[in-house]
Amino acid sequence: MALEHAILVSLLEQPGSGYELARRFERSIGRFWTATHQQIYRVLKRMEADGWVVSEEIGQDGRPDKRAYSVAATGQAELITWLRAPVQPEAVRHELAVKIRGAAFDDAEGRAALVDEVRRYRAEHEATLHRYLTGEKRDFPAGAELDAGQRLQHVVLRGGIAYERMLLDWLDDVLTTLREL
Amino acid sequence: MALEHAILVSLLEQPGSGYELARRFERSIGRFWTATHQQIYRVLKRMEADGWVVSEEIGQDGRPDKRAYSVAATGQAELITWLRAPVQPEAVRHELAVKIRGAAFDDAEGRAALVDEVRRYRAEHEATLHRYLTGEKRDFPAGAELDAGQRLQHVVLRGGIAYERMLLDWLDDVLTTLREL
DNA sequence: GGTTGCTATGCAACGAGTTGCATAGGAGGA
DNA sequence: TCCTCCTATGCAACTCGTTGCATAGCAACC
Repeated sequence: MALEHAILVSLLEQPGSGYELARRFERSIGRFWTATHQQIYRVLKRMEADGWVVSEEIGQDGRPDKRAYSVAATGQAELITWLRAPVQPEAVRHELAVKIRGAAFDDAEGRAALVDEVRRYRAEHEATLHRYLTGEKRDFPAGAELDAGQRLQHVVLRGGIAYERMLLDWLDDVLTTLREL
Repeated sequence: MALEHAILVSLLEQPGSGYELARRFERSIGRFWTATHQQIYRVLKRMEADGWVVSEEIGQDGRPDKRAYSVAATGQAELITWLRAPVQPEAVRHELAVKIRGAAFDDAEGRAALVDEVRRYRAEHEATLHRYLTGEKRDFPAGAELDAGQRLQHVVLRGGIAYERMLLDWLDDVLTTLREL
């Protein structure tokens, strides 16, 4: 039950509609918490029923109307309670690692297919790292004055960058290992 | 629908009962795929109904009977099909990152609580890294002759080690950032 | 004029995962 | 003797997350 809290953080950083939230979850927030628009709309309704957020219908011209959400006092209090609670152990789900160990039970053809797949996966993550680095240059230029919120966003982004770099190095290790099999 | 495949890999590496699988998922396999015993028992039943695995009741003395599972030909064929399919993009869920960004909306007391929590989290992962390194020394001593399966297990373990090291470095970065706020 | 794509919201059905509880025999310690 | 822990399996209820589909207006392109 933490999607609620990710939404609260995002709405506190910047109020917005379900649609806008869904796009943020494809980008910035999505780096550490994923959600589809269906999930977001459903949870927003529940959060409004619980008094965590309030919404306002906003008419737009040239576009469909939207419902803009912002965080209510109850929601902020709930967020603070949650922030101070211990971090739950996370559920790891690393499909590629399963496939690598599974490769022991496939033949040379299957292992060749896995090499191709690891290469494709690596290229994707190389692109991700590139996007992170571009975003970092844009949003956190060296020497800029940053407020607390921005510095926290930056350290989370640095975590994403460190993860991607570690992953790329490991994927090289995997490719070498598969080739030497 | 990938728990099935993680179970197939685990049973191919070593046949065993639901209980034994659950313990492996707490240790080795659990590094990259988590599952509870309830999930495992349920899925094993479905897999047997689908003919992916076969089981045999084994009477034990001094202990309850157990049902030992092993992979059937259909299951191995299914695994190979899955191995050769593209890796699905994984659902990221990093609660700590949400809390760090959320800290912008808490006060000094809340941020102090977060520092404590990050320290605790860091200590946990330091212990995890230690376990991995101990396991590596035990299972993959330098200079040993390893077969394909073992080399693949080793490269996955190296991934876990690289992840934990990256995480510890990043957590230090987080602590410094929080302190300088 | 028709197709495609974007903004914007939503329902319904299903599958995956979690939580709480239940059973049951044996081992080991206070 | 009672309590706790470990092995071993399982049901039921619930929540979370995914997938497919639907609607609807406007913009841009061919």
